[in-house]
Amino acid sequence: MSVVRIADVLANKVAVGSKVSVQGWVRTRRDSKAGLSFVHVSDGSCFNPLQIVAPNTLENYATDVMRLSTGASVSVTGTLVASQGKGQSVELHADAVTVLGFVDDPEKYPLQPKEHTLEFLREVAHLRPRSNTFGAVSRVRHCLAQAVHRYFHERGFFWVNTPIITASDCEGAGQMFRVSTLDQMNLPRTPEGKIDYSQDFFGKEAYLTVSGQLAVEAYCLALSKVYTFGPTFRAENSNTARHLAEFWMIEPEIAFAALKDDADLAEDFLKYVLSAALSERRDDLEFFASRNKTVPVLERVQQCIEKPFQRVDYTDAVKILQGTKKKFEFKVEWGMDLQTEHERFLTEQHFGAPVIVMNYPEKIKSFYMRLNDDEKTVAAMDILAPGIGEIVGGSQREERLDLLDKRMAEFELDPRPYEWYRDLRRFGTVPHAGFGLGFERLVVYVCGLDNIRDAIPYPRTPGSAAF
RNA sequence: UCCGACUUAGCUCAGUCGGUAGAGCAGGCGGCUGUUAACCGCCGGGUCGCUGGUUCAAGUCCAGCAGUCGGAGCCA
Repeated sequence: MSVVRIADVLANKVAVGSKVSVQGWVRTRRDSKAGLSFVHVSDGSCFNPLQIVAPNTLENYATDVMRLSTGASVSVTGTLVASQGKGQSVELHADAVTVLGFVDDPEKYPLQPKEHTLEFLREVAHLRPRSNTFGAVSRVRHCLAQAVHRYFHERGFFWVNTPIITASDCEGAGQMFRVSTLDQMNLPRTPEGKIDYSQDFFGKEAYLTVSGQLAVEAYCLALSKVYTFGPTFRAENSNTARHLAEFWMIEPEIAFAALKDDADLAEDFLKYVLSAALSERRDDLEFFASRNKTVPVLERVQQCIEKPFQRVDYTDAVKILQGTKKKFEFKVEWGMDLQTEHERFLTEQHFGAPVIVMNYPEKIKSFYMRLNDDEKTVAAMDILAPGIGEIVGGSQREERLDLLDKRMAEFELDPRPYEWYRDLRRFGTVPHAGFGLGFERLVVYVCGLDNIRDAIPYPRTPGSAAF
């Protein structure tokens, strides 16, 4: 007797007539006076459940089968047959239904065979993977993660695990979470009265990483093509549908490359992983498409794969924004950062497609971005996607030591903690570039979700670290 | 963090002009049926987010707090 995945059964990989077992959780039960019960069982391996037909001749029919409610766990052995009913091609005629775990109090089980709000499901994050939506999100998320690794591996990139704890506060991208083992009730002090971090675990201040980029650049300048894919932390008090305090970020870095190569890579990469989701998780994406009234989920992904991304210089984007009749809350001037309303106009209304905005003013971008020949802009690029805004941010890195020093001075950065980073320009520097992609934002885009908190199993946001 | 909205049964919601609460679903029981989030009948189920105030009387009006959601800022 072999235990089979429901995904394999429904994909007709298991021959009709064979005797098999399935294991999973009850979605619904319907009883027929014809002397049998229909039990829909899901094992999470695919979107659809398998219909179990349990005849009342089973010795535990009255005691167990009739007690089954949504959420109960079962192991069912039987014969796979062509379905007599409509709605499914095959079903499992049970010889034995073993209940592994009843739902103690069915009235208290939060998940009902009906639509729940996503807000409610967030409150039951430990049970929501059993819902249609979060089962689907989980499978799509996995599919995308696998596609990320596959894409890079097949193209000769090496996965580099940059540290999660960083003792340098020079990553420069926003508020960081402090990592400390000091007794918070009895902090050691320096003679000046400041907290004495020399007595802390690492002998200095330490934080959770906000980006692996600087660290992975060193590996890029040795292995040529590398990427990071791991947890990233931002302590910003931002309460939006697009931000998490803990999220996963993908950061490829390529040597002997310029900004155009970076943009080409980002576009090709996005199209690859979107294609993977479309072909491997069609069932889940069709579910998202069917329940989403405002976004044509499948068409959006399809178009993103098929159509070339629009590319526009920042300077031209500003001209487009200035030339439109649409009134913006923030006035558009060269030199300012694009506001959400501007990004949305460009990607959703003007281009109606993902757009790569390139060559931003140097003053509004990070110190490590490469200064262009005009000396006013840097070789940066953001990819804006309809519905979510910035999904990728990248740049060619400043590989010339004198210019890097100049920009660090402009940003008033202490060069001492960056000596190792400056070394990379001192010892065999090469042009290189890379980008960062927020993994959850990708999941949001593919699934057509509204809130990034539904794209990760246990979301961490300001004031919330439940489960 | 700022602006706005919301918070009523396990879930989704209604509740008019201030007079101490209803529906659907879920649950229990019964009926019916190769059923499809089945259907029909009956039953149980409430500290109306919390604290205070106004009032003879507050789910309803006012204030504070909390939580959630939407938008903004910051960003991936």
